[in-house]
Amino acid sequence: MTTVLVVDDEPQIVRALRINLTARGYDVRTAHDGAAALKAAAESKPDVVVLDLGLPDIDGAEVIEGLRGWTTVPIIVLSARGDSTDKVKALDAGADDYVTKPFGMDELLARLRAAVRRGTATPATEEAVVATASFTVDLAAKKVHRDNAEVHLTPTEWGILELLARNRGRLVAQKQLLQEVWGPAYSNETHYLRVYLAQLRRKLEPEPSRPRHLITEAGMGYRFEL
Amino acid sequence: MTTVLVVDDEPQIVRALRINLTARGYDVRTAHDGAAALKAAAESKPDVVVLDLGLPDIDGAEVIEGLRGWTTVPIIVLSARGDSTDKVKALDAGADDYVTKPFGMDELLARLRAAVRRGTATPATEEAVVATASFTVDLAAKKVHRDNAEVHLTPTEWGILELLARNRGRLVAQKQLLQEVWGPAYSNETHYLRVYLAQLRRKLEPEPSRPRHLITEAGMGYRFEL
DNA sequence: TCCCGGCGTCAAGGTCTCATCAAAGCGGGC
DNA sequence: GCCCGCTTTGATGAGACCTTGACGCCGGGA
Repeated sequence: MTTVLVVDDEPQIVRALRINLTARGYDVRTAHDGAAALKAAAESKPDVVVLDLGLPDIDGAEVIEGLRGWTTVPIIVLSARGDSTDKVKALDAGADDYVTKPFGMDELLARLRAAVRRGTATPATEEAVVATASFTVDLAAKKVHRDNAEVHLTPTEWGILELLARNRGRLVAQKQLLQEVWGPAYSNETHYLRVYLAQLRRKLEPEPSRPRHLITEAGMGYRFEL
Repeated sequence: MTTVLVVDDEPQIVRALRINLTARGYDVRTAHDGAAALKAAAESKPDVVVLDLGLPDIDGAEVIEGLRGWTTVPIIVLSARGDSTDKVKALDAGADDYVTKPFGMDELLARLRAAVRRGTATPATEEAVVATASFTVDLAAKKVHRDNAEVHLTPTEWGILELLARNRGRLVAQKQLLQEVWGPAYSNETHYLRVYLAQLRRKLEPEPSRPRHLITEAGMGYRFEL
C-alpha cells in the first residue's frame, strides 16, 4: 500500500485530503507542524509527502531540508502563496512539485500519482531473492531461510538486512544504516549497529564470530558479501 | 553538461527558452512538432524534456506515451490550457510536471532543476570504477582489487585514494588532501601524507619504491596516474 | 663539498572502534 | 493487569587503526 504523509495545520485541508486519499486506497498519515512532520516521516517511511508551507513552528524550506538530509521521498508542496520566489525557493530546497491553493483535487491526485510513479520506478535489475552459501533473503516476501527453514527476524533486524542486501557487494556507511533504519536523529548511535549485527550473525552466519557475509569495515560501515 | 530538449511550435517560446537555458549552461536542442521531438529525443538523449501540448501534428499525450515507451527522462509539460482534465491526462500519461502558460521563467527553471535533480539522483547501478594496470578502485562499492583479490583499506587510506582517484590525472595539493581527509585543522601535517601514501603504495603498487600510479610531486602534492 | 628541506620507511605506543554478554526499559497482545 | 518479545543501555575485553618519533635517502643550493 502507498503511504502518504500529509502535513498541514488547517484541519479542513487535512480532512479533505484524508477522505479523498483514503477512498483511493492510500494509507494516510498526518502531521500538523514541522517537528511532527519530521518525526512522522522518520517513523512511517511514507512513499510521498504533501507539505503545506505555512506551518506554525518551522519554516517550510527547513522542513524540506530536514527531510532531504536523509531521504529522497517525493515532496509535493502546497502553498497559498503563488509568488515565483516562493516556488523557486521550495523547489530548490528539494521539493518535487509545487501546487498553489486553492487547488483542484483531481490535479493534486494526478501530481501525487506522478510523484509516486517516479519514486517507485524500480531499478529493473533488482533481484527479489538474494542467495548466499549459507542463507537466502527474499526481499519481496520479507523472509529469510537457512537450511530450508525460515528464520524469524525482528523488524529492526530485517531493516538492516534488507538495506544491506539491496546494496550487496557495496559498503553501506553506518550513518546510512542508522538513518534509514532508525531515523535521522540516530546517526551516531553506532552501538545499536554492533548489537544488531551480532544478532543477525548469530542467526545467519555458520560461524558468527567469523562472519563471511555480514562484513564489518572498521570505521566505515558494513558490507553484505554473497 | 545537461541537455534539454525543448518541443514547441511557437518560435518566440522556443527562442526565449533557448536564450535563457543556454545562458545558464544547458545544452539546448529543439523540435517543432511531435515527430521531430521523438526523433530528437532518441538521438540526443536529453536529460529533461520541455514539451508543449499544442503541437501541430501529434496530440501531446501521444508524444508523452511515445517517449515513455523507452525512456524515463523527466518530462515537463507546457500548456496554454489550464483545465484540470488536461493536467490529469498529461500527468497520467507519464509527464512529470505541468506548467501553465503564461509561465514565469524563474519558476520554469526551478521546476527544470528539480526534474533534472531527480533524474540524476539515482546512481543506483552506477559503475564508478577506476582501473589501472595494477589495481582497480570501485568508488561506489568502496572496494579495491588487485590481482583478482580484494585489498582491505582503512578509512584514512580509502579517503586519500578516493580523493586522488576522483581527480585522476590531476595534481591534488597536500593541503587539499589533509583538509578533506583529516579536517581543516590538519593542513600542515604533511608527515601523515607520507606515512599513508607509503602504506597505499605498499598495498597497491607492484614496486612500492618505484610508484607508477601514486605519484609524488615534490613540494606540491600527489597525483593519481592510470 | 657540505648542508638542509622534503620525502620514504619502519615500528611502537595510545586511542578509538568493535564484539559480546547481560540486564534493564518498553509496548503490544491477551 | 500481566506477560513476552523487542529494543535500548551498560560494562568489558580484544583488536584495528591512528599518531608519533627516529632514521636514512635524495637533490638542490651555498
